[in-house]
Amino acid sequence: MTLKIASFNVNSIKMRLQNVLEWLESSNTDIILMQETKTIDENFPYLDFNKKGFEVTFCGQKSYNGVAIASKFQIEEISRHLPYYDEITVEDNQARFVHVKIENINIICIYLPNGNPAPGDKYEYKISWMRRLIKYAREIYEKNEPVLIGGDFNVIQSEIDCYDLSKWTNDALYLEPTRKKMKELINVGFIDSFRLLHPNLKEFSFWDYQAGAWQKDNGIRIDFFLISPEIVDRLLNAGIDKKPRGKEKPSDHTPIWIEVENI
DNA sequence: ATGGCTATCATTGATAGA
Repeated sequence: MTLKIASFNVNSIKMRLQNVLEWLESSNTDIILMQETKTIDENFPYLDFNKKGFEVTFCGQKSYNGVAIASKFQIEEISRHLPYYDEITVEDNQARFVHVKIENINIICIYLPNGNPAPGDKYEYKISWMRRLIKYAREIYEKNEPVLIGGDFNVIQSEIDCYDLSKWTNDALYLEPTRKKMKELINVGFIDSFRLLHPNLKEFSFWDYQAGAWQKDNGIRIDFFLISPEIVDRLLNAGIDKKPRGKEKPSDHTPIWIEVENI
């Protein structure tokens, strides 16, 4: 049996509800990780997902951020907070992390901080958040269980992931400390599933609303599925579905997906 | 054309996104 897992920065679940539900059906997705839901938990439209056969875990806040996971299979909730570890930082009330277990796979949905403008407080927060994520990822990895970290990483890893890198050299998504931390995370033992299966494909997961970026294909690839070796062995396919970005009232991101053998 | 758009919350303007 095949398990299809997707990730989609929806940019408001309220604005995108019908788009998301239609896409879930047409793409035959079993599990979807969502980011930027932008709503408090009391207002999350979980009943609409239930009607389509999905149960949902959501971790939101007012106005900004917010993550959620909808699944046709039973969700076991593990954690909604990325630990602080020894980070000296301001209190973190931002809803950017949820860790669940579905079909014996650890699934971690993240909305990694943007970090602009850099340098500044927001960039410090981004790097500190990445340090915490690396520590968390290492802890889970060392349990030798299947792990998948998916979502909006807000990181441009290399030239192939960007329409024109010269526009991004001083951006928080591409600055050297950002890429260094991303490499550190991957070096825990994870693989970028899309890049593994498509080493030379220049495809994007985000296009700005401004400046006709979509029409000119001025995009960047910043949404990923990082998978542990147990999942790599079961990986059947990986892709990016551009179609939702071309619809009416689209998100500025488009869904990414993988197919995994369900054993 | 060195800008451009979208969403939220609170009120027509500020903030955030990437």
